[in-house]
Amino acid sequence: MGRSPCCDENGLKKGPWTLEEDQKLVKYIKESGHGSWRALPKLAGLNRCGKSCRLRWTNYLRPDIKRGKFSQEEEQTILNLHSILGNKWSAIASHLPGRTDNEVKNFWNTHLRKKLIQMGIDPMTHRPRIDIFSSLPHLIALANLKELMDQEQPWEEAAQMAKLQCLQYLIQNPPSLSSPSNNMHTTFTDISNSLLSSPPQLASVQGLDDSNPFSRLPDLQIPCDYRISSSSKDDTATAQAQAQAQEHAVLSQGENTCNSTWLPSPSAVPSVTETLISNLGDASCSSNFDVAAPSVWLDDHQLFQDPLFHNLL
DNA sequence: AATGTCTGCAACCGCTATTAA
DNA sequence: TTTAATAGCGGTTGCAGACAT
Repeated sequence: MGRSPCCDENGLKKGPWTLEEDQKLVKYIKESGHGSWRALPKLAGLNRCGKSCRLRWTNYLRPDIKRGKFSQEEEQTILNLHSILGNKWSAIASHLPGRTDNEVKNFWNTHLRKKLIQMGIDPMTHRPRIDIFSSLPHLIALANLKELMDQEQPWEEAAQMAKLQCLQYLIQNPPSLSSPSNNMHTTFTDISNSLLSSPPQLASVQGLDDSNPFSRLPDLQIPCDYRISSSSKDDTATAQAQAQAQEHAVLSQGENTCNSTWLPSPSAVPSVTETLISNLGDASCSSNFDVAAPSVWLDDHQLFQDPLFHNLL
């Protein structure tokens, strides 16, 4: 294995790039393309190593790079992909047009990782930290949770994260694979109990392309009306509930709408826990894997007031 | 105003993978 | 097949600016 020579060894410049250096690099690449990065610095009149030039171009100067704050949607995408891919920054960045792996990595390390830790969620596994369940730290976490519940904004974020957590669980444990004949009777207690044990790894599911996490989405296809019919034995009532649900979904999803999915209405589902499962199930059906979907109408306070959900935490 | 601490991010380091001779 | 050059990736560092004391 060969290694590119260190800049130090050649007396080449290191550290922050000046405006003049940037201009030289951009001008040269625009006129001649980068070609060989090793040869580029000399040709462009730069006292830098090729590697430094390449990084400066790919991480900062490329014209298609998107600067500025990450949107809520981008944040959700990163969280979701990280829960599946781990620290594969390049793979994650490829789903965020205009963002570089370096930028995604920095954003994760400076914002998202801390955010998850504050919520008592392990940033590597995206699951509640088991160690806080058995002793004093657990009580501290609950105290923090209560504090979160008293504040409007952090509260919403906490609820979003918790739901994302559940969504991830369902991705890893699709009902059609784990309990093919018993989808309708899956309870929230089952999910919370299972969340506390080790989830199966992606590789353990047969017939799926593990290099592509989205390849398993077809296995998550669940008829959207099964949750509705589970809450009503009457066909007419079911039909009404469906219509109501679709109406509600249109009203509530707003600009984050994922056109291929809709959510059941609150009146059609008897309990918050069933509602959560329904939401997550529908969100999982989304062909675009739109993680914004599960957050639409479920009332966050209801979710956290549910004792079963507290068991999960 | 001065100093110390924290935070965010650009850039570097060192490794592996890929390519070409 | 071997070897060196190059590209790509993830982890880490260092610095500048923001913020706190």
